Amino acid sequence: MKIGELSIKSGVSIRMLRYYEERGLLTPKRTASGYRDYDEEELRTLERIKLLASAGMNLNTILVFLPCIRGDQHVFEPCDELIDLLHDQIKMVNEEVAKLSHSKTVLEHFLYDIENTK
Amino acid sequence: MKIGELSIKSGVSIRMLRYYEERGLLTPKRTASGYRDYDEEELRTLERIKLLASAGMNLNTILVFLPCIRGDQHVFEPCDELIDLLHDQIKMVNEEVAKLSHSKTVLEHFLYDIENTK
DNA sequence: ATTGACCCTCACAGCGCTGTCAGGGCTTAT
DNA sequence: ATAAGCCCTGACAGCGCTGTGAGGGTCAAT
Repeated sequence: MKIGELSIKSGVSIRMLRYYEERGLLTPKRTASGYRDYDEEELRTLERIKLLASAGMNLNTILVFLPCIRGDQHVFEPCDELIDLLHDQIKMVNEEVAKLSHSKTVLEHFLYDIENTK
Repeated sequence: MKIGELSIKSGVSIRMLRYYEERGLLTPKRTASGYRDYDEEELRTLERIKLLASAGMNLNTILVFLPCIRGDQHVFEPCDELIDLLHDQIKMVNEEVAKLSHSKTVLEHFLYDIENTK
C-alpha cells in the first residue's frame, strides 16, 4: 500500500508518516521506483504509535517502547525494564494535572472576584 | 532599580524581563545611559504577570488581561468582556485535563498488562 | 504523447517561549 | 587608567513536532 492510502486509512498525515520513518518508527519497503510500500503489519504498528502518542509519549519514548507491544496492545516479555519508564510517564502526567488544577484554581478565583466586583 | 536587581527580587530571568518589555507588558524608564530603571509598581505588575502565567495564559492573553487587575489581584470595572476570555481559558484547562486523564488511563492499562504478563 | 494524480527528497517556517553568545558601552573602585 | 561587574542590542538555537513549498520523477488512463 502506498503512502497516500495509508494516510487515509490511518488518519495520519503523509508528512508524519515520512517523519515516523525518518525517526525509525516505520520501515516500509520500497518499490523499484522508490515509492514507499507499506503492508498490513505497518498499519498495525501505526495504530500502536497512535496509542502511545495519545498517552502523551514523545517519539523518542515511543521508539524504545514500540518493540514491546503487540498489535493487540499487550506487552510481551523482554521489556520488563520499561515499567520504570511507564511509571515516569504516569508521574509526568500527574504533575501536569497538578499544575493544571492549580491554574484552574487561579482562574476561578479571578472569575469569583469579577462577579463580586461588578 | 536595575534589571539585575529586579531579576533577583522577582525570580524572573533578565532575558524574560527584556522580553516582557518587547511584548509591551513592562515599560520601565531609562537612565541617561540607557539602562532600564524599574520602580516598585513595575515589580507589582511583574507579580501579576507571574500569576496570570501560572494560570496557563500566554503572553498575548496576559497583555489584554493585565490592565484589569490591581496589585491585590482583584479585578476592576471596565473589563467585563474578559469574563468570556476567562471562561475560554477555563475550558481550555478542562480539555487539557480530560486529555491527560485519558493518557493516564492508557498508561495504567499498559502497566496492568505488563504485570499480568510476566 | 499527454494529462492528472500521485510519489520522491530537501529544506524552510512556525508555535511560544527561553537560553546564550557576540560585540560593545557604563559604573565603580582601586 | 585599568579591571570587574553590570548593562545594552541583536540575533541565532532549540524544544517536538507539523505544515508547506520547490523542483522533479512515476503511473495510469486517454
